[in-house]
Amino acid sequence: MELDIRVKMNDKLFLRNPEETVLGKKIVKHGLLLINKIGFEEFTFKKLSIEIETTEASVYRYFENKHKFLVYLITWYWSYIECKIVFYLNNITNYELKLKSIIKLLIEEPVSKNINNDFILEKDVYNLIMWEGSKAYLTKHVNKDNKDSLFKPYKDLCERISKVIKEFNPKFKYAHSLASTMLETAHSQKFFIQNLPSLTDFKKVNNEKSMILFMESIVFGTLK
Amino acid sequence: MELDIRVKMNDKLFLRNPEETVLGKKIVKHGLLLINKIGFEEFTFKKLSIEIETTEASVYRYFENKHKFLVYLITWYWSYIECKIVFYLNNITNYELKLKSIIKLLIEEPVSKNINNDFILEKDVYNLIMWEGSKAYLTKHVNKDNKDSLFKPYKDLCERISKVIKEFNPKFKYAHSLASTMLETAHSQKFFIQNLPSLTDFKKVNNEKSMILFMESIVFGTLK
DNA sequence: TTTTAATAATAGTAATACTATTATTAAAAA
DNA sequence: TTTTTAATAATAGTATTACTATTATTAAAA
Repeated sequence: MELDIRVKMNDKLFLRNPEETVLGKKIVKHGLLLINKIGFEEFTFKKLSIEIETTEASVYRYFENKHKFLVYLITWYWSYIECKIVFYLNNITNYELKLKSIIKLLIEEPVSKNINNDFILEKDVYNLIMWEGSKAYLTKHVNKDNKDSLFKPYKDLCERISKVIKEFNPKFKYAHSLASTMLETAHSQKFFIQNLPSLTDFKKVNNEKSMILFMESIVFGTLK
Repeated sequence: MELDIRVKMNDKLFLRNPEETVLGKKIVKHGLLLINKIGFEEFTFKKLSIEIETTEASVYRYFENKHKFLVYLITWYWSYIECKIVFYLNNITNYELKLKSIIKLLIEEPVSKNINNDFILEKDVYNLIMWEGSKAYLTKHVNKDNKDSLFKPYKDLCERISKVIKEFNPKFKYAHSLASTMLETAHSQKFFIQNLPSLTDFKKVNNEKSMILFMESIVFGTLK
């Protein structure tokens, strides 16, 4: 099944909405691919402009700097995951099942087919989150960015998960922290599996079932 | 009580051992302070050299680049924490108490007095870990760095914690993942408290008791 | 005393992260 | 239809960054 999700982006993230023009979409699409290819530190607007045969200045007309561009992509992912959670939990009434579904959605890697947008591929953003996700907020200007509501999608996602946690166990005091731990752990463990495997107990391939079991043992162990 | 811990550093991290010279120690000491002040992205060897009244080239004689310098500092912290764990767990036989002590050591912020080294201040490295810790490995050259054993201290620390986990519950299958989750969560929650508080349930000050309770509920919930 | 070696300082470079200016094209008003 | 205005694109520039190469100075060994 494919979901056609349209995400409303915070307009402080761009100077000109990239969704509105052909060049804008090209910047987002190939920018995402290029960051995944060479890493955020090595990524520059110059390199991107060469790749898509435009000028550096043209890219700068869409995004103030590469950090804003990264936050744009990361934020898109967080909003997208929240949409997915809302959609898939819609018909579930059992709270345990709700939590289990959230865990599955956080851990299961999207298949490449799952195109939900004409210019952003789900599996590419998933990969971006794994490698560059925390760089969105690990900066000295995190407070300014936060005031500009740049991290609202992440907070909303965390809030939504923590509500399900509280429904499951209303006495648990640390629902937000557990939710953010779930989010962070899903991505960091995925990264460790691929790059620093001795920090985990999972195989490089077909690890999803055991990862889900691990996350479930944490979440339900903590809450029961 | 003060611990005088000497950490043996991986010599792939530097070109010239900074511990051996006055200038080297100055670079490490003021480099740490400067990264904490302006953030790793804004930090340059040029700025550091101005601060300590030397030349950029002199700094480059000690460290290949600023990333190696960051890994040097981060690695120092990981090794230091492992030493601390070894020391404080030495006379504890009860496995539950061992785990509780580890949690305390990971969460409790060092007091500024606690100088354990003539040029690295514990509280400063603690702060560095919170803000820049994951940038040590979130790069495209993580595999090369890993082959050079740059992350060995982190892996050793994780291994040591996972051994205690296994002693506590030999049936638990995901000891390494739980250990790395504990490490990552300690720092990410600390960061969130200071900068994105809605992702947590802790107060900005005097949060250590509740943070420890949270971490204990995760660890013992998962393992019991 | 001279040679060698280590260290320090100077000066450079290509690339990065932008900004400012000028040129071109398209749309709206006269 | 022509002119004005506005939007967009391209060019050229800048200060800073992340280095490297060369030369100068000092210290140790022969």
